Amino acid sequence: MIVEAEAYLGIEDKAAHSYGGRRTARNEVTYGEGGHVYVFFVYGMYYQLNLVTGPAEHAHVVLIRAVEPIEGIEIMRERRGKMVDKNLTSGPGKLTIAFGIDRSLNGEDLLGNRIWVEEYKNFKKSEIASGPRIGIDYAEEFVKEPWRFWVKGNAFVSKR
DNA sequence: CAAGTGATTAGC
DNA sequence: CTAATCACTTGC
Repeated sequence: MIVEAEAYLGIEDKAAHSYGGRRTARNEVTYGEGGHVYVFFVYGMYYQLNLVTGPAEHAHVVLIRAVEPIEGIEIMRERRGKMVDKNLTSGPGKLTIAFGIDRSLNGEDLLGNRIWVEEYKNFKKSEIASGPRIGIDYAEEFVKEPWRFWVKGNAFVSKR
């Protein structure tokens, strides 16, 4: 269950890889149709899972920052090593390890059978909080935009 | 709290 | 070609 996410607004957002229409081999899939996966590698160690959401050429994506394990916890424990359950998926780099996500999923169709999103639970607006995004200190006037959203009080929301 | 890690990018 | 940066995590 997705419990934390951030929006990146394509070419108009200084925090986004596609700011100003920047188009590289890495971010190419974000310019495609929504409903596909964008996976990239950061800090020499971690993959990040994003969902492309907009029409083609808009490069809008949602970064999945944290999830709460519902199924497959045993496999997640194996992949994460000796780690308390609370830390299995409580961050964008952690959850890709727990899910076994790597660059082979970049560009994958969310309607296929390798990775997909299902409706699981409808939260009320009052159960969702929002605030500034994390790790984008370079984004100048966009640093404070409240485009990070999380489930209030959920134990798997990433800490900072 | 700071090192670690290497792909990716921009800049020459 | 080379140097700097980075949508983070872990163990000190």
